[in-house]
Amino acid sequence: MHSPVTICPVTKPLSVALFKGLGNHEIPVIRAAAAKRTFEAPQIIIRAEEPAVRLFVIEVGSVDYYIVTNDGREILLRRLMPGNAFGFATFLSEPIGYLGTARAVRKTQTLVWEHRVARQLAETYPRLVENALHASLHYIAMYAKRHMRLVSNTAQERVAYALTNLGSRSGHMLPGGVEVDIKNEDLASLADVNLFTVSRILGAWERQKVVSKSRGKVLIRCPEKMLAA
Amino acid sequence: MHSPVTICPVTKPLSVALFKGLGNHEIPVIRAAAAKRTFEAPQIIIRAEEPAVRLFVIEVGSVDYYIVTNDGREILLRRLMPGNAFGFATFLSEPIGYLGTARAVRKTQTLVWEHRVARQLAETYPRLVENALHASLHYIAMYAKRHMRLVSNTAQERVAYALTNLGSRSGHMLPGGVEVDIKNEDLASLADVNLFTVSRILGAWERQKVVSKSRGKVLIRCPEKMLAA
DNA sequence: CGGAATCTTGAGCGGCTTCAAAACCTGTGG
DNA sequence: CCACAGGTTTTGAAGCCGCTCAAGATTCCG
Repeated sequence: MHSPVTICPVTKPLSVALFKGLGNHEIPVIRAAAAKRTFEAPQIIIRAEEPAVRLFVIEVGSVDYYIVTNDGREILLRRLMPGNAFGFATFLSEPIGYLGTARAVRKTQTLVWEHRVARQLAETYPRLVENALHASLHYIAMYAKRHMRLVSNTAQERVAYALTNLGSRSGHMLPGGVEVDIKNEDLASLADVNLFTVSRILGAWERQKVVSKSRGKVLIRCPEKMLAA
Repeated sequence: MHSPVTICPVTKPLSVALFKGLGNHEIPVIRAAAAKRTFEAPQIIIRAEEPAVRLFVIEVGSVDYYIVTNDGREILLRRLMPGNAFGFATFLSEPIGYLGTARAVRKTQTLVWEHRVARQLAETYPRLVENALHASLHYIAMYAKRHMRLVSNTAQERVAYALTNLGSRSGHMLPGGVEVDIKNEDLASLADVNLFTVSRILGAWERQKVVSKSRGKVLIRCPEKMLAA
């Protein structure tokens, strides 16, 4: 469990899209209204269908947001990173259920607002709700695109997309390329492909020196060449 | 183009989810701020990527909301009905692009709010933004479920779902069952199945007296039996 | 009636999935 | 230090579902 060299400065100011457009006087007030909670992997943070009574922002760590099919398989909707929020439904006056289940991938620190608090904040700072709407629309676009890929792209293209996307959102810069911490199984779920197919695709790429694999990790060497036949 | 007997009363009060929680004093004000526009089929109302500067509510008619794949095929995201709204991004202070393209399926009357007006209304009636958030979260859930079906259900199950869903949202009650106005091609797109497969599935159902087909229409007789083998 | 749009039907195939089994890593405890 | 047990990854062989393509039948409408 050694932690690889990270190029990003350790103390970069965490950018939270949910706080966009709010000023330096307002954000601290909002943060102060939050509780802090830490989760150990693989702890479940929220469950699909449960009434949405808590809003979360990730400060450190990462969280898998997924849904479960009837036959028990998990579909990974998104791997959430620091600065991301989930539980937007908490802003609604009449609570609905969470859309998916969230699980800590590693030790994760979060800010948490209870429903009542979130409602008050929403009233005081309507921009929060606007930002939640913005994020939700963004997710709709993302899922529509993913759907599109599933219908009209090959497994290889989907894996390439999922991997490079992960790389840009959570990759470590290393001399040889960008390294991503992900298991084949999770990558498969993100790319809507099965486990074995991912293994074969990564295997082919490794032979062409496009990536290097090790357990739970992929080092991306030449993202461009992934789609070359 | 005869119009079939509709059981629903002609003058049922149009329920608009976007106006939920707003009072009888407020809704007329909001409506009064809108322009009215009518579109003839198959007119394009908004285009994907265009900056979202107009919010629409359908009063009469119906609208297909879809995205287009790289290879030019349309993926029908939703057939919108009276009371439904689209163009929520108009509420945002910094406009983003529309997520998809909207096309009138038949002659369609709409209410329209321009960006500036929508922004003012959002400030005066924050509930509007909350409702837009609610609807967006609902869409996310819908697309997640659709994605799930695509990954883990058969073509037949998906067509069954798409057809019954259409039936409940836009079906006409007839003595023999519920009739849906939809072309095979559109049903195929909604169910994420190809044209020919839909034809075969409907053909099989017709032989089992589960549905009756005619051009551009499907009469659903026994929704339960659709999934029987 | 003719032409365009819609729908049907068949044959063939191919990309993934499924299933089974083996190889491989990694941390643990003796 | 080694061996073992767990999770993870690989590989092969087989099969199938739904797609593609081509052609024809049907319906609708001017």
